[in-house]
Amino acid sequence: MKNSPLYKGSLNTIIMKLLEENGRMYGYEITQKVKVITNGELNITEGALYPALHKLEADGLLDVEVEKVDNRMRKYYKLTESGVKETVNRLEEMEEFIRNMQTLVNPKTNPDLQF
Amino acid sequence: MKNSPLYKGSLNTIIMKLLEENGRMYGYEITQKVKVITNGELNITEGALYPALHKLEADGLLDVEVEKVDNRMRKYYKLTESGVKETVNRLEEMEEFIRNMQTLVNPKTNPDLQF
DNA sequence: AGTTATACATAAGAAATTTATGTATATATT
DNA sequence: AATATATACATAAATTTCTTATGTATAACT
Repeated sequence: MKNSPLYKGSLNTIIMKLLEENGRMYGYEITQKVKVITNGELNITEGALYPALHKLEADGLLDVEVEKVDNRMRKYYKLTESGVKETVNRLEEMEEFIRNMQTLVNPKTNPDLQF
Repeated sequence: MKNSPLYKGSLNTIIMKLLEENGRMYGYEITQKVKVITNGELNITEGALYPALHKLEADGLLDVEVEKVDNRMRKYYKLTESGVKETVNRLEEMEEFIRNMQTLVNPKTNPDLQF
């Protein structure tokens, strides 16, 4: 049950995209959401997730609000203004990356004909 | 001119796919080919490439033949039998990864409708 | 003669992640 | 009641993967 090395480097983009889509989320929620979306193929570990969230916050891309729900702590994260802008760049980078990988692994597929 | 972190973890799959496609290639040739295919976006560094080739060879996935062309050394790599089999797995993994990332970054895109 | 291109190699450092461990509360199971 | 699983956070050590820097050597261009 180890994650594919292909996911290396994509964690920050995944976090930011989910926050853009859902407004605000807490860490555990992100891990569960990703598990569902990828049919259990990507399991974000806490050792990767929490340091990543802390760094995005330190970089001014995320804001955090601590709340207590059912007597358990939750840290809700949301994109800052500059986080929203940066998310656009990251998603463009992701789409360019996917196009390039498509061409590399399947050169017969013409990206212009995919939609 | 730094490579996007998204490419982390994809180098071995790229190498194996190119070898599957072209029969045999030498290291420098791989770097140039990738540069062209990605429109200069991915520049495989020698510090990443050569150790990767050596490891794939040590793992029995590649065979090597040394030749001298124009008085310069070239080390031609090709997939072994088990390398061919493993390439199939890596490409399936890559396609699954791309599907998952598509769903993550663009949930409105239905993968079943893309082709 | 000096720069760029071709062609290999490796060591040191950085980045991103896994693995392991820890704390704490709530719920389900035996 | 005790134990296991789920929820929810955190961090340190080790590992993987890559960048940066450096080295050797030949060929071609300026």
